[in-house]
Amino acid sequence: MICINSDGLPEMAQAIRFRQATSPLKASCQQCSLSNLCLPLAVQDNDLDSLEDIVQQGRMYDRGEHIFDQSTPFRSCFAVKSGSVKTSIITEGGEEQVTGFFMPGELVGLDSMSGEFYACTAKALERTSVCEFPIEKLEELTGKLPDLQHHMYRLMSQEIQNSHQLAMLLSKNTAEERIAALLLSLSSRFQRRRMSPTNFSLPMARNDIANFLGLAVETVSRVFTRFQNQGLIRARGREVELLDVEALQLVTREFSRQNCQH
Amino acid sequence: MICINSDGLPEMAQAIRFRQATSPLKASCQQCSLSNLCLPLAVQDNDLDSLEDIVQQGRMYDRGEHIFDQSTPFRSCFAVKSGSVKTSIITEGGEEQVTGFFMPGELVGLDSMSGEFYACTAKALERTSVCEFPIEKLEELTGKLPDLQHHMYRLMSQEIQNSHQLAMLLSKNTAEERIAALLLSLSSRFQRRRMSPTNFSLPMARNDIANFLGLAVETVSRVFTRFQNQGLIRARGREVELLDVEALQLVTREFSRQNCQH
DNA sequence: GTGATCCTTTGATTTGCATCAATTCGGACG
DNA sequence: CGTCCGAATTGATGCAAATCAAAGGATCAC
Repeated sequence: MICINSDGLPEMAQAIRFRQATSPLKASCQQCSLSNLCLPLAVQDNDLDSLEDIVQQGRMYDRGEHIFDQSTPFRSCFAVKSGSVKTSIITEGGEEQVTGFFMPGELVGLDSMSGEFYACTAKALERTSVCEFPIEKLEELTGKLPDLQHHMYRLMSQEIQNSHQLAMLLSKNTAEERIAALLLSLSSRFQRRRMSPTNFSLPMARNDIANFLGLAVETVSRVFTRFQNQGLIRARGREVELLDVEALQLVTREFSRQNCQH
Repeated sequence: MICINSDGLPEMAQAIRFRQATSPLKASCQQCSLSNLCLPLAVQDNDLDSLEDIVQQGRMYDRGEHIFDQSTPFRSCFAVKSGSVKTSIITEGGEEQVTGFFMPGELVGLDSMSGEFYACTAKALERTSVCEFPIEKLEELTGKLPDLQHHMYRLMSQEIQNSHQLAMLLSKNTAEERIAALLLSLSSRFQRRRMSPTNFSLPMARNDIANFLGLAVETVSRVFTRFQNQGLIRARGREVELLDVEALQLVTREFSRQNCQH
């Protein structure tokens, strides 16, 4: 029995409920409100069936549950359907490095296609549901559908770029710049999902933010209060309101602007 | 007229000279000594022809020449044939962030498959030759050759992982750990190319190393001398000799070991 | 060969953030 | 409703690496 929560995506719950009535295990991309963000985006309507043939309805995951970890044999990529996911690398020493946060419609596992096991650990940040794409079938299908293959290349390429952006943030930017950049990234991703870009709830803890951005928790906390005192944001716990988006954008660009002048 | 240098890859020069005698523009993967590192690695012998049909012999680039930059429309991926390449992102402010170094057999441009223009700037670090894979033809071919498609996925996935590793290095490790890790990475990559893993010439300037690792040039210089004083390496200019590989490995692991103990 | 330019090294000083320490807040649960 | 434990905040201190400054070295053009 699959339980669905809507987690701030009310228009989706309905579609999913409909799907369940017709076919409990096979996911229906046609009915899914995320089809304009997820893999279906890339396939023609008449090919959507073949994508639906390979996708499996994943189960629900509670907050903190692992979807896979680095000892799990790599079998599938997962699209987030509702909720959100954190991926991180755990080193031999038990150190964690958060490598990404994934929101509905985003594909998790693209970094694992070159090995026998997953290259990272994926953990549900809240109650989360996913769709599963078995990699063998997916590769077979992308071989037949050039548009889908093209889209896979685009997605992976985008992930490389994102990771480079992160590296840049880590190596060149101050704590304030990093946090402003993260807030703006989340904002635009919420917006694309038809949620408020200025008023949202952070899916992750301060600790995850700190780890992701290469900072100490204390620093994250301090920057949040500083931003709050400057009137840029309003934050209470995980609830965040962006009060001055332009000023935040200015913060992220401050760095490059300064270095432009000499 | 294409000029070839052998740049420390003597066994290759001969193969290339042979190729030139038979077909000046079409590259011969069959004759190329890098075929066990590069894309041909993934295709059956009887499919090698179709790969050779799409690959174009690129021209030679002098040290410092751009192969492409962020204003170049994205058309092709490039395999390094000889020499080496540095990729970097140039921000609006003119700031540079080095995103990678590429050695013979490695594919440049995988991060650019999601946009109209290249996502980074590629610059020859020394006299360098490349093979060019037009992306449209490459995608068409990967649609026909599942093994090649699989290999592309692997390569892109690997690039995501590398970038995550870099992010981890940047956010968690000290200057010494970062530099030791880079030296060891270069070492193993030289080794795979049948060159000495302990005695090589750095293709990049200190500045590039610093930028790549998120450090100041001065810090890189200081760590090099410190390593030298400790008897780990011997370095004069770009010539480097790794005197104690195990000790270097210890340096990179020191971090995780320490954090394991409490 | 010689000057110009860039790259590298070395030293002195500053600083942003980590670390250590101590509350305070907030949700889970009996 | 109070108890408990992890999460978040705030303050004080220390340090690794940036920055500033200047001197060698290497490389190139002419």
